[in-house]
Amino acid sequence: MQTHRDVNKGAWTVEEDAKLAEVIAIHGAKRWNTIAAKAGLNRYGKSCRLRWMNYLRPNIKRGNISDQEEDLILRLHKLLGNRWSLIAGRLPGRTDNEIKNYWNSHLSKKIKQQLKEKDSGGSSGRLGFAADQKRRASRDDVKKMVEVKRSEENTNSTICNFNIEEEEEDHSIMGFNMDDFFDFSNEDPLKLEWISRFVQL
DNA sequence: AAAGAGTCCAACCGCGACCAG
DNA sequence: CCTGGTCGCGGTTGGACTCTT
Repeated sequence: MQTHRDVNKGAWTVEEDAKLAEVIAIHGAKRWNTIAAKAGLNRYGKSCRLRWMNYLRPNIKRGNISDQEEDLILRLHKLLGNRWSLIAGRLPGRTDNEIKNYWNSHLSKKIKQQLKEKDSGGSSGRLGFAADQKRRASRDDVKKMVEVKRSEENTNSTICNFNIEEEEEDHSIMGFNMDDFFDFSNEDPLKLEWISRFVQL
C-alpha cells in the first residue's frame, strides 16, 4: 500500500512527462488520480493535473511575455486583482501560474517603483503596496466599469438590473454576479476596449 | 575564484466549490 | 441533508541559476 511518504514529489522527468501525455491522450484530461495510476506514476493526481495544465498541455506558449501581453496583464490586474485564472483566460497559451509568477517577479516590482515615484511627488495617505496587490475592484471601480461597459455594448447585458446607487459593499448582493461580469469568454482577446477605457478612468 | 544575495519559476499546499451517490 | 471524491484556485516554497562583491 502506497503511503504519503512514498509518493514522488519534486521535478518531473522526461519519462514521467511522456507517460502522462500518453495516458491523457487515451483517457482524456480528467479523473487525475486514475490517470496517475494508469500512467504508473508514483504521484498524486493533483500533481499530474498541475503538470499537464502548466507545462504539457498543447498550445502552451512558453518564453517571454510580449509588451502587449504585459500591458494586458497590468490592465486586467488593475481591474480584477489577483484572479490569475481569469487573467490567464484572456491571454491565449498562458497559464495562471505563469502569469502569477511573472507578476510576482516582474510587474509587482515595476508597480512598486512607479508608486514610489508617484509618492515622492507629494501624494499622501496611499494604500500600502501589499494592500494594493490584494486589491479587488472597489465599489467605485465597479460603478465606473459598469458604465463604461454599458456604453460600449449599448445593448442588453447580464448586468442590466444592477443598481449603481445601491449602497451595499458586497458586490455579490448588488444584483449581479462579479464572476459572470468578468467572464470575457465571448469577447475578442486583446481587444477589450471597454477595459482599456475603464482603466484610463 | 568563491561566497553570499537576489531572481525566477516549477511545483506543492490548503482551502473552497461542486457534484454524485 | 450529508459525505467523500474531484477539481480549480491563489498563496507559498524550494532549489537552480545568475549576479554582485
